[in-house]
Amino acid sequence: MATIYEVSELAGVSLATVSRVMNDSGKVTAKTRKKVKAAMRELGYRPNSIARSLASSRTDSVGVLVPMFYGPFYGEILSGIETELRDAGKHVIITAGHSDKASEEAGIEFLLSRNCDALILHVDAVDDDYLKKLCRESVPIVVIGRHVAGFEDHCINLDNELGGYLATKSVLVLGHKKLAYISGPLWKHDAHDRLQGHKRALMEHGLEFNAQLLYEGNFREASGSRGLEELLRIGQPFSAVICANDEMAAGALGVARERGLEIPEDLSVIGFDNVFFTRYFRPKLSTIDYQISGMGQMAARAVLKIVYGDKDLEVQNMFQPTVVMRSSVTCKTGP
Amino acid sequence: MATIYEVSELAGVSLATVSRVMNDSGKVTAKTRKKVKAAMRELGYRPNSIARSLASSRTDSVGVLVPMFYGPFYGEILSGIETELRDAGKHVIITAGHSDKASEEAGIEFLLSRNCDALILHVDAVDDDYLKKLCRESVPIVVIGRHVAGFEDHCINLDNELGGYLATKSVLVLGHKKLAYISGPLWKHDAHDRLQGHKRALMEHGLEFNAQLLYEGNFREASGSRGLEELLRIGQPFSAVICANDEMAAGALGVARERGLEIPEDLSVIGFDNVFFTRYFRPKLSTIDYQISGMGQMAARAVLKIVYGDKDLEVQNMFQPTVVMRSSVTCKTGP
DNA sequence: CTGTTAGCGCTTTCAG
DNA sequence: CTGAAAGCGCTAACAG
Repeated sequence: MATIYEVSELAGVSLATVSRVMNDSGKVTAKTRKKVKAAMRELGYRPNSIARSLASSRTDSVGVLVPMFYGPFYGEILSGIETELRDAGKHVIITAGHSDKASEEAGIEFLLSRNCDALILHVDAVDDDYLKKLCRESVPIVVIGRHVAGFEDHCINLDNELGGYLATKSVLVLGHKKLAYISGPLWKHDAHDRLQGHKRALMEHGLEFNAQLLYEGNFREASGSRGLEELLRIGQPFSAVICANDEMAAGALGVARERGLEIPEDLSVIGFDNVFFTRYFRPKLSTIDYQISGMGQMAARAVLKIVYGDKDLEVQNMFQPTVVMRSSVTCKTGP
Repeated sequence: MATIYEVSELAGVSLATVSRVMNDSGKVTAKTRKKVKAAMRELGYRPNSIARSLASSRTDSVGVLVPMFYGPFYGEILSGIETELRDAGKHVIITAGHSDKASEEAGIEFLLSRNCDALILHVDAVDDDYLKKLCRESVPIVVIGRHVAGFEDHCINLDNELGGYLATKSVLVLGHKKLAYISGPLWKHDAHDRLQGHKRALMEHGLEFNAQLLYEGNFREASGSRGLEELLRIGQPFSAVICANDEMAAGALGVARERGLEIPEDLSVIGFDNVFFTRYFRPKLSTIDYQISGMGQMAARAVLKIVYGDKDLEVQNMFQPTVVMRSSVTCKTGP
C-alpha cells in the first residue's frame, strides 16, 4: 500500500501539500493539485484512515447500540441510521446491548474504546445518571426512545404516552367500557408511558383504571398469550384488550382463537408499532403507527449536526403516533 | 484521557512494560503487573485503539456487508455474526450493499478504507472475479450464500439446490404432477440453484419441466402475487405452486384467497426460508428450514480461524436444509 | 524480566 | 502558496 510519503516524492512536493489536496484544506495551486492527484492515481493511493484518525483525533465513525438485531423493529432503525450516515461518509459500528445493564455498559465501553466520534444509543437498562455522565465525560451521544431531562435535543423520541392514549381512546369511543391492558415491562420507559396514556384516556372518559385488568408482559408474543389467558382466568369481564405492542397482540389473538372467541365480535384487540408482519394476521390488526426508520434517520442527523457541524440540518426530536384502524376492533354491542 | 505514558510514570516502569501487561504478552513479574494495573485503575486508563492499530496494523474489527438491514433474514445473520465476534473481542462494522453492483463495491471500498482485518460479505451483484481479486489483494474475506470456486473454505453456504429439490420432491410424493414454480431473480445464485433443484426433482419423477409454469419473481411479496396471477391467467393447469421464498408464498396465498381458491384443497403451496412470521399465515405454510443465524455464526468463526489464528475452531461451510411440512400442502386428489 | 528506541501514516502548527 | 518538523498513543524489536 502506497503511503503519503511516496505520493509526495513522486509528485515532487512535501507531505503537507499532499495532505492538503487530500483534505481540500488550505490553499493549493491548481497546478500543484493536479500533479498530486496524478501521483495518487498512479500509485493507487488510498489514505490510511487509522493514521489519519490518530493524527486528527476524529474517526469519522459513530457507534450504535441497539438491544438486538433481529425483529422488525431494530432492523428498520439501523437502516435509517446507516443510510443517513453513510451518505455523509461516516462509518457505523454496531453492537447489541440485550436490554441488560452490564451488557449495555460493556457495549458502550466497547464503542468508546473504538474512539467513535459519537454514539447513538437505544438502551433500556442503564439509568439516566449514567447517560448524563457519559454525555459530560465522553463523546456526544444521541439517545433513541428515551427522554433524558436536560438533554432533549440529544433525544429522539416517540410520544408513547400519546400512543397509549390514542389506542385506548379509539376503543373507548366505540362504546367499550371494560378494558384489559397487556403492558410491556413497566421498568421500561416506553412501556410505562404507554400505560400512562391508557390511564389518561380512561380518566377522560370517567372510567376507573382496574389494576386487575392489567397484565405486565415482556413485549414478546408468548407473554401476550399468557396475558390474555390470565386475564380471562380471573373472571373480570372485558370487551377489549389493549396490547402495548403487536407481538403481544399476536399472542393474544392466538389464545382468543383457541378459546373460540370471535375477534372482534367477542373481543376487540389493538396493538402498537404497526410492524410489517401484522399484515398476515386475520383479522387484520388495528394498531398504532409511527415512523420507525425515520427515528433512526433523525438520530443520525442529530449526530451530523452536533458532531460534524452540519448546521442547517433539520432534526425532528419527537415523533407522533397515529391510529391505524383495521378489523380487530369493533363497536361494543350488547350489555 | 490518560495515556500509556502517564501510566508508566505513575507505576514507575517503562512504556513497554505497561504495553506488556495490557496485552498479556511477554513475561512480567506478578508484582510489576500489580503495580501497573493499580496505576491504570487510578487513572481510569483506557487504551487508545487507534494508536494501537496504527502501531500493530491490526484493527480487531471486521467489516460486514449485507444487502440490507431490515427483513427477518439479515437481522438473524447479523445477530449470529455479532455475537460470535464480540465474544472474541472484535468489532463489527456493518454496511449495506442493496444488491447493486456499484453500491456493493463502494461498500467494500468503504470497509477496506477502514482497515478492517477481514470482511464478511453477503453480496449478490459483484462477480466472482472481483471477489477473487479481493481475496488476493486485500484482507481475507469470507463469503456467505455463494460458492466461489477455489475458495470453498472461505464460503459459508446453504445447499440451495438441495432445498429446491426437497421442496419439490415433498410435493411430488403426494401425487402432484403439474407444478408451477415462482422463482427469485435467476441471476442470483440462490434463486438459480433452487430452481435447479426443482428441475432435478421433476426429472427424477419422469416429469418434464414446463417453462410456461415458471414465473421469475424478485423474492418480494408483491412478485409472489403477480406470479400466481400470471400463472393462473395463462390457463395451464397445476395443482401446486413452489415458491422460492416465504415472502412470495405470502403473496401467492393472498391471491389464492382473493380468487376463492381453497388452500391446500385447490392448490398446494410451499415456501422457502421458514422465516418467523410464517407462523401467522393461515393455513400454516409448509416450507424449507435451515439455520440462518448459524450461517452468520460460522462466517464469524471462519474469520476468527483464518485471521486471528483460532486454530481449533470448528467451521461448518455447508448447511443442509430440511422440509417443514405444515398445512398448506396436501395430497393430490381427483383428476 | 525490563527499558530504550524507532517507527506506524498522517495532520498541523509555524516559518519561509 | 509550500515545506519542515513535531507529535498523535502505542507496539515491537533489540539490548541489557
